[in-house]
Amino acid sequence: MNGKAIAIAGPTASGKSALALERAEALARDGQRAIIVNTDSMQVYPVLRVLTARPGKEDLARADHALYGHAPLDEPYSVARWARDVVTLLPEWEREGIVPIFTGGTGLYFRALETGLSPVPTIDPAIREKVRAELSADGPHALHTRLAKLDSDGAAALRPSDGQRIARALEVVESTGRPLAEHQQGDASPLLDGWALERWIVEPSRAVLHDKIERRCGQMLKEGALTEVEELLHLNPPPQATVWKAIGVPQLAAHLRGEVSIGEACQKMIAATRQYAKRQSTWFRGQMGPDWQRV
RNA sequence: GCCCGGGUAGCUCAGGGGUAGAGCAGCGGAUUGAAAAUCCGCGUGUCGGUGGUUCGAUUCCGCCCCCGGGCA
Repeated sequence: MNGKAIAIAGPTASGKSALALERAEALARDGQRAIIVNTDSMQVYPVLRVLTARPGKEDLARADHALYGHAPLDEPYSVARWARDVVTLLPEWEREGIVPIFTGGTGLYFRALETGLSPVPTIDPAIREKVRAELSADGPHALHTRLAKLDSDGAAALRPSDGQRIARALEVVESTGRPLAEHQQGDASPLLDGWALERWIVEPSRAVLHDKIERRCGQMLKEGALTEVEELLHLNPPPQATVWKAIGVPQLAAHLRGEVSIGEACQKMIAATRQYAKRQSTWFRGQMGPDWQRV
């Protein structure tokens, strides 16, 4: 047994961060050090603090935090990167007896935490770029047809419209010469091997969530979300950078370009957030087993 | 008050004598290196109300109500 860890998963605006802070402070009162570890794919970037609901000064003062805003904008981040980041920090937590509190809403990251990722060699960046360029130029169906020639089982398992997964399968088989499924037969080892993991899912009813999402949107605008998007536009990271996909960025950018009113942008942003929350809930329901306690 | 136009799904609207259909919203699902991503599935309805014509009315006719616009 290496140590104790806590995982708190929850959809956007569920109040999971507040719960994590409470847990961290409760542990501190018992003389135990804790650290809140980001388990969300969008809060890793150093921009959009408000729009991605990354912990602010007050939160950071209340507890130690890790893996927030630490990823360079112009390098591709991913679940694999995140997993590596966690692995590099684990020995220190173990040595110091620190309790990591994994907090976030990205189901895939929690899966990596629990069951690990299959070992797949690093993809040649040139091949990755070529495949993605093909995807945007020719569309998913053309890519699917090409994948079928190199990895017929992989192609059969994917919908011809699922561009992102087709591109992934294609870059793997082109870069390594073996289909993705073969790599995935390799053993995945849980990141938290040997740790005692307490698992929580914070999930308010959909109605409560919708209400909170709606109110939070106006709050974000008050706190400067629009300025953050302006700053991002000035920084101008590469077009394929993931931050461009953060909820609120396309909507508020459209407003800054004068295409829609701020009210419209806000409504679109709220709808996108609700849709995201629903996808998160679906993941938590379908992918996270009975080990996870619902609160 | 009169004359037009409209009242159909949560919203915007299409349709038309055999109890309705699109987009958006919503709901359900999938999910192994972009995952706040990517993809799949599902119309959720007193067709404003009420009488009439008709085998049958959401559709046609009368009256009433409501919302626009115009004339007074």
